[in-house]
Amino acid sequence: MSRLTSQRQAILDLIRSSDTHWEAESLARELADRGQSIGIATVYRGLAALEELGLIDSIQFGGKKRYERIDKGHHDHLVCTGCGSIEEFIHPQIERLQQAAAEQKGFVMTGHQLVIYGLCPACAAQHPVAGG
Amino acid sequence: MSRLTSQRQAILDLIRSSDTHWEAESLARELADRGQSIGIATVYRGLAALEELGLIDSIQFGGKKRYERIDKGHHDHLVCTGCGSIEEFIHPQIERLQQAAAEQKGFVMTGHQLVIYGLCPACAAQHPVAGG
DNA sequence: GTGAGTGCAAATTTTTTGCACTGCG
DNA sequence: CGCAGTGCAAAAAATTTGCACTCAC
Repeated sequence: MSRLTSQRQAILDLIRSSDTHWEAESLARELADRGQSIGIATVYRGLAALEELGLIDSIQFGGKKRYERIDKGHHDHLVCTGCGSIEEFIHPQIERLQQAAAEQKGFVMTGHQLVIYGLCPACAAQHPVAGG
Repeated sequence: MSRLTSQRQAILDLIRSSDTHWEAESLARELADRGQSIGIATVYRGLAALEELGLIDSIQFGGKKRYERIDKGHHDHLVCTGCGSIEEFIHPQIERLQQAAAEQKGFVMTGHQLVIYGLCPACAAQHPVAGG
């Protein structure tokens, strides 16, 4: 059905070789910098195909879709609203409770997206809470 | 600072009088239907202003921003991928654990967004799991 | 009369699509 | 050969911005 062409292989290699949460555009730019220039439409189609194949993961927040390695296993994201840095975390109990919350409403849970916004340690130090 | 103009009052009234998760466009259409036609840019600016003032709430998923009443208190969302219906739920324990997860990484949590995807009871009945 | 708000249309941003072309199987 | 994939550019969708104008204080 889907072919793993050289372009898609390049996209996959780049994603697999980094811990970055790639957006289509920056991924295309990085590939271009490496001499593997790929049309932006092909990048979008390639990312969708790779996700469909279960080879990469995606998260959406801040109005943009981002892709990352899938071999890190499931995790959620902690986004710093100060500097934009992204931390990952996994909280098994939250996972379980989400299942429970869905079931409580009679839903069959198929997925979820949890993004916690806040200030990372560095930014929190620069933005002291009122009174500091 | 921000003025609560007649346009913004109309937006606020509409949101407060319903349990809908409004998108800018459908809200503008509904207002137009009621004879209160407001420019789409004004709707966007008004929604942003009302959110800033803490008068309405927003959630973002599916690439779109949605606005809803704030007086329902905090809650998260359960979105049916079959029919698009949205259920709300609140799970105090999940809230608490999110705080804990953020703290574990040294973050000061300022907000979060949790969307659980799944099939609502009606859609689940129509999409029996393999084996059914 | 000043500044925030409005409305239109144009611009932006992210993503998708049409279409002719290419290349693997 | 045939069809999925590619690349370009145009289209689409959601949102923002420029600009002249208006209105409330």
